[in-house]
Amino acid sequence: MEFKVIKWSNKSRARLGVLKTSHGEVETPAFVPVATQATVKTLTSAEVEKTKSQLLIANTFHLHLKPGEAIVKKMKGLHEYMRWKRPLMTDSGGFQVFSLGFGMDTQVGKVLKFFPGAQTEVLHQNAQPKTVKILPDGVRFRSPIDGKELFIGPKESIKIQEALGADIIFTFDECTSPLAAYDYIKESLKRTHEWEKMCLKIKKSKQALFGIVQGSRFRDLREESAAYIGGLPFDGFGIGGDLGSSKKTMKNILDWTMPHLPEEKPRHLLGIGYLEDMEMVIKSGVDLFDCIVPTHYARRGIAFTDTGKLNMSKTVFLSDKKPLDRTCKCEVCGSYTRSYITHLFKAKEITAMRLLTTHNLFYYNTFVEGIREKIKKGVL
RNA sequence: GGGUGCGUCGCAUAGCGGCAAUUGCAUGUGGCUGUAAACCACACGUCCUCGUGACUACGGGGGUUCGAGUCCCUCCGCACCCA
Repeated sequence: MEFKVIKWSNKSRARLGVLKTSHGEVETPAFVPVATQATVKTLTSAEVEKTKSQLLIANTFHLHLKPGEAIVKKMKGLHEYMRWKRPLMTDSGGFQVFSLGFGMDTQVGKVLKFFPGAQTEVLHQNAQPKTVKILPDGVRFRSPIDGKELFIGPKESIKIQEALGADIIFTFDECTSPLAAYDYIKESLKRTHEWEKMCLKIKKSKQALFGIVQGSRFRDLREESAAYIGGLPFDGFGIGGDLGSSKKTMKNILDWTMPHLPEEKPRHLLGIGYLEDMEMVIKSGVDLFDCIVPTHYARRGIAFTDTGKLNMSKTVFLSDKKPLDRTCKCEVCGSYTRSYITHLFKAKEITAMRLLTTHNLFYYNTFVEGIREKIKKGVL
């Protein structure tokens, strides 16, 4: 993998770049659709390509469980298996430490919704989630499919990711909970750093390896992590973990982190992507970011449009002749009325989800394209 | 004409003397940020000062009972069987 910055903004930390891999190039900043189980849910890879998606991220934990990396390898690797010709990344399984651990226990996501009186500093130094156990050299998981125990640490994650064969892979980290207190994060960070160093040491393939910065919402820990991870010979960097409870904290975290990361290497913000945050995130110096929102919300009936989010399962749209978005150039907006899509949702037809997934991805990618255009013109 | 069974929220269901009354669907509202997620939560008789509040409710009418959706009588409607 090779990353080249084409233009540096003089108004912000934003940059325009090209990421070259043996499976083609990615114009950055770019949105990365999530293909957890080697598929962008409801669509074929050919269909995803038509949404202007350039790069997808699949998941180590889930593909290890099903079908298993040995099968994927035998089937000539992830690209061939899912028939996606363009670049691919795999996430390490580090997010599952959180999502199947404290995330599941507390029903809280990685961005905390602030509500007055809420208990936030509840996880201290030696806290353990109910169903996963975090150990010094990895994590003992319980499979959400059949409850079977499995162990994934840095070595296991890298071996799995090498077998899967994506262009870019991530270090195994612990994505921390926004409910964790300082002492917990401090200890977790030490452990995560050890794991990441191990990933670097153990990797034999030519895949690009991205190190992940953690440190939660604490300035000193974020800076420490960024400096430490940024100083290691990774090919790029992920910014992960919990991002506090407001837009402001997210911006702060990015501002604390970026100065410590080598400028010539790509930065990937893990799991963030509300449309309203995109400009801020890119202005902070992020080149890549993945998020389940456009695809996940699509299956819940939410369409992203210039006039905001529309919940297409609402009855009002049954008598709406307009396309989802007036200016959108996607094939869904070119062919179908809101009425039809709402009808399909109410009739529980899978095509409803397919159409919204197609539109949302196209819309997101067009949105980021617009931001790239702004950087090119020097207005951002 | 005779017999049997059945009528409970928009639809479908539970209920066998303590009931504003079960469950599913539908409907409505909200949530979802490196996917545990075609999911989850809440509401769904009316009214209000929003409460272990008031009122009206299980086809209609009457009765038994401290108390009836539940038991009895009768009427209406529906279904099936026999003539």
